[in-house]
Amino acid sequence: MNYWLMKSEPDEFSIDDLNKNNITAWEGVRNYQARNFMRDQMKKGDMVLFYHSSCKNVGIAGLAEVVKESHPDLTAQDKNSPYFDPKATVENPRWFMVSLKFVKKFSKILSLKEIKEDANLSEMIVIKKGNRLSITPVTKKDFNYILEITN
DNA sequence: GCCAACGTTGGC
DNA sequence: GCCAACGTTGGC
Repeated sequence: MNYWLMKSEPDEFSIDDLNKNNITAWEGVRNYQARNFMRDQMKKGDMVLFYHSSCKNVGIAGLAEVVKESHPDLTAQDKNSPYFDPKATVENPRWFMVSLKFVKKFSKILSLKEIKEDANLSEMIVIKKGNRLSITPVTKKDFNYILEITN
């Protein structure tokens, strides 16, 4: 099993929205590295740290689980979608997504500040300078540690 | 809103 | 294939 961190702007889509939907297709990723993680490495049952970015309270808000592996992100072929990409076609969809299921919301957000200050989490990609990737792998050790301290 | 850091595009 | 120009991300 693999572990991941996925960013979302809560104004657009928050952990509460995920809870409401229960299952959500992760549309709109338009970055090759992030796409490749979804397309090539994400497996059913993988666990996801759900991260709130670009907001008042930045940090990990809860947990999700991959329930459907990579499939074409058809919003890329929809002219009316904000995620439209003229280079995406039926033959070559170009962009892919997975589907996530809500698992839990942390009682309190594990803030970016707390992550940065915790020596145990110093290897997390999300705190590396200049990192902008919306999907990053997380080690089992870091994942389990975060579960412990957010319990 | 600022701006550093990064990714993408496209002319050559 | 280089790289300048441009666009986006995301913390602050």
